[in-house]
Amino acid sequence: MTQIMPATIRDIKAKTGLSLATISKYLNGGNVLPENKVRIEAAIKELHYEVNEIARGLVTNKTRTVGVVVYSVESLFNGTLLHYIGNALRKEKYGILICDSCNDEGIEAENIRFLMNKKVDGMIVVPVSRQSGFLQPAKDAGVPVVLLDRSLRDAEFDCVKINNRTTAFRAVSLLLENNHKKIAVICADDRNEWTGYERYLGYLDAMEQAGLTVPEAYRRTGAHSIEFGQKSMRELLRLEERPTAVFMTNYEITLGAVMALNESGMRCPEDISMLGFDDLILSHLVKPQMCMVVQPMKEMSEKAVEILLDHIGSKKEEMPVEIVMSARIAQGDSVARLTS
Amino acid sequence: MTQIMPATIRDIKAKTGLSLATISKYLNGGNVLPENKVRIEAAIKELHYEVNEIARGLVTNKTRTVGVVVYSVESLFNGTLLHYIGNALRKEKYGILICDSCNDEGIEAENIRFLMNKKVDGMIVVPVSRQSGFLQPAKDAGVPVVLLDRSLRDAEFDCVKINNRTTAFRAVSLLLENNHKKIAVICADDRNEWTGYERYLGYLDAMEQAGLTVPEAYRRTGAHSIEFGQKSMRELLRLEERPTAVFMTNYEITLGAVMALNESGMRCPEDISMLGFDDLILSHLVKPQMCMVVQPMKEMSEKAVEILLDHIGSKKEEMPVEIVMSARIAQGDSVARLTS
DNA sequence: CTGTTAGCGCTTTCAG
DNA sequence: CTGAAAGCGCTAACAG
Repeated sequence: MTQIMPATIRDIKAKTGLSLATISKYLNGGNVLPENKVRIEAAIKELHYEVNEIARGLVTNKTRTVGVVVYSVESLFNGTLLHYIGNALRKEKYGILICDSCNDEGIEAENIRFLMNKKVDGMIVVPVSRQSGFLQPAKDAGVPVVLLDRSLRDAEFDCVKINNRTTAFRAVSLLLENNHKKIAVICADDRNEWTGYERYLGYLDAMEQAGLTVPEAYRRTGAHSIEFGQKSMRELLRLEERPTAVFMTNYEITLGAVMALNESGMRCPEDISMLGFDDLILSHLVKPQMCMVVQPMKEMSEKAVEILLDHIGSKKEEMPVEIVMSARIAQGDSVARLTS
Repeated sequence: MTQIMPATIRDIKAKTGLSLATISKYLNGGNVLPENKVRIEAAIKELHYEVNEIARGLVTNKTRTVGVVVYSVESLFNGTLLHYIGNALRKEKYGILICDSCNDEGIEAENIRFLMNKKVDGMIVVPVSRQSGFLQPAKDAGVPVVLLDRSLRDAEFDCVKINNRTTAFRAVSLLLENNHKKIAVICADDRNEWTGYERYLGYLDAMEQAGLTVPEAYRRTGAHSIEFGQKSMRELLRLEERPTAVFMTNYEITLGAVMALNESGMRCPEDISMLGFDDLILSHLVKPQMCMVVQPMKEMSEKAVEILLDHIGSKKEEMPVEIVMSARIAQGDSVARLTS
C-alpha cells in the first residue's frame, strides 16, 4: 500500500487547465460556465479530490465545526444530550468535536483551549465549573458559547436549561400531596454545582410553604455522583427517624440511591417512597417503576444548537439569552399515598 | 468586547527582533541561546501567544489528534470506553475527536471522512458496519486504524477485543453446571454484528457439547438494541415451554431483557435465571444482583491506544495484530441452581 | 465569468 | 545557533 498524497486543487488545475480561482469558486458554490463545471467535476471524480479543510480553515478562520464539552461522557445523561446535539448539527452540515471533562475543572479548561486550537466556530458546554473563568479564551476570541443544563454563578452566557427551582418545588409538592411530611433530599450542592443548588432551594421552598421544618439529617448535599447518592441513601435508611420519602435531584444520585435501596433489603414504596430525576430508561429497569422528573432533553439540545448557530451566523454582539424550559413529572409507583 | 486577533509568531518576531525560524525552533523544543530563550518566553507571555495548530498541521501534516468513532454515544458501554481512551490519550498529550455513528452505517462512513478532513493521525473505531469498506479513505491515506470490541468480517485491521466465542461458551457452561437445560439466547446476529455472531456460536458450542438440541424458539437473534432485547424476552417468557435460563449477549440486550422481566411480574431467579453481558453498574441497580460477563474495558481501551500510538510513531507498514483478551464472569444471584 | 496575485500562520530547507 | 526564503492548500481581492 503506497501512502497516496491526496489530490490538491493544483492537480485539478493541471487536469482542467483552469485557474485556481475558478476551481475554488466552483467548490464554494459560485457560478462557473457549464462546460467548465463539467470538466472540474470530472477531474474531481478522477482524482478523488476532497477539500483540505485544514487549509481552508487557515484562510477563512471558519471550520464549520462546533465543540461540545460535557462534564462526563460516562454519564448517560450527557450521552443522550450528545446524541441529540449531534443530530441537530448534522442536519445543518456542521461537524462536531466532543470533549470529555471527566468531572475535572482542569481538564475542562484544557478542553476549551483544545477547541480554540481547533478553531471551532462555537461551543456548547455542559460545565463542571461553577465560575466562568475557564471560558475566558473563548470570550476573548469572540467564539460563541452556549451553556446547556447548567448555568454559572457569575454567568454572562447564553444558556438553555429547565427551571430547576420551580421544578423541584413541583416535585416535592407531589410528595406533600401524598401526605408525606418526612421528606429528605439528596442533592449536588452549591459548592459542587449551581444547578443542584437551585433544585435544593426548590425543595426548601416547598417544605417551607407546607410549614415543615427540615431536620439537618434530611439534607444530604454533596457531590454529583453515584457514590454520593448511594452513601446518602444508606445513611437516610439507617436514621432513627427514617424519612418516608426521598427526593433525588439528578441522574447519578438517583442511580446511587436505587443501589443503596437494593442492598438494604427494604422495599419501595412500602418502606420508603422515592422521586428521582432524569429518567433515561431507569424507570423501566427498576421495580417498581419510578416517579421521575424528566427534562425535555431533545428540545433543550436542539434549542442550544439553534441559538449557537444563530450567533455563529451574525457577527454582531448580542445580549446573552437564557432559555428556561419546563420539565414534566412522570408518574410511577414509587411514591406511596400515606393516610393522614 | 473587542474581537482580539490572536498573536502570531510574527508578533513575537517583532517584539524580540529574532527571525521566524529561531522562534519556530524554540517552539518545537530546539536549542536556542539562553538569552534569546528568555526574550521569546517573555514575549509569549506578554502577548498570550499560542501556536495555531491549524497552521502547523497544514505544513507538518500531523495534528497530534486521534479520532474515536463509536457506534452510539448513547450507549453506556461506549461512554465507558471513551472515558478510558480519553484518559490514555491525554496522558500522551494527544487530543481526541469523538464521533457518534448513531448505529448508522452511512453516518459512520461520514464520520471517517470527517476525521480524514480533520487530518487525525490515527483512529480507534468501534464499528457498526461489518465490512471494512467504510475505512477505505483511512487505508488509502495510510492513516492507522485500530478496531475495538468489534472486528470486521473481512478484516485486515488491528483489533482489540475479547475472545467472544469462548467467553460465551464459558458463560453458558456456568448455566449448564447449574443443571439448566432449557437455555435461550438473545443475540445480535450475523447480519447485524460480527461480535454478536461469535457469541452466538459460543452458545451453540456449549449446548452441543452438552448434547442438547436448541429449539428454534430459544434462538433470538436480531438487532443490537434495548428494544430487541425487550421484545425477545417478552416472547421467551410467553413460551409454552419456557426456558429456565436466558443468556443475553450484550449490554443493550441485557437492559431490554431486564425491562421485560420487570413488566412481566415474574421473578428472577425463581421463575427464570438470567446471565447478562457488560456490567456497567447494572448488576447493582437491579435485584437480584445479576450474573454478568464483564469485559476488561479499561485494559482494552488502553491497549487500543497503545497499539495506535505505536503505529503512528513508526511509519513502516506492519502486519495487523489482533489482541484477544479474556473476560471474567461476575457472580450474582440471578442464576438458580436446579436440582436434577 | 476567469485569471493573477497575495497572503492565512507555521515549518523547513539551506546558507551564513 | 540564526536568518532568509520557499511553500503547505486554500481563499479573496482585484483586474481583465
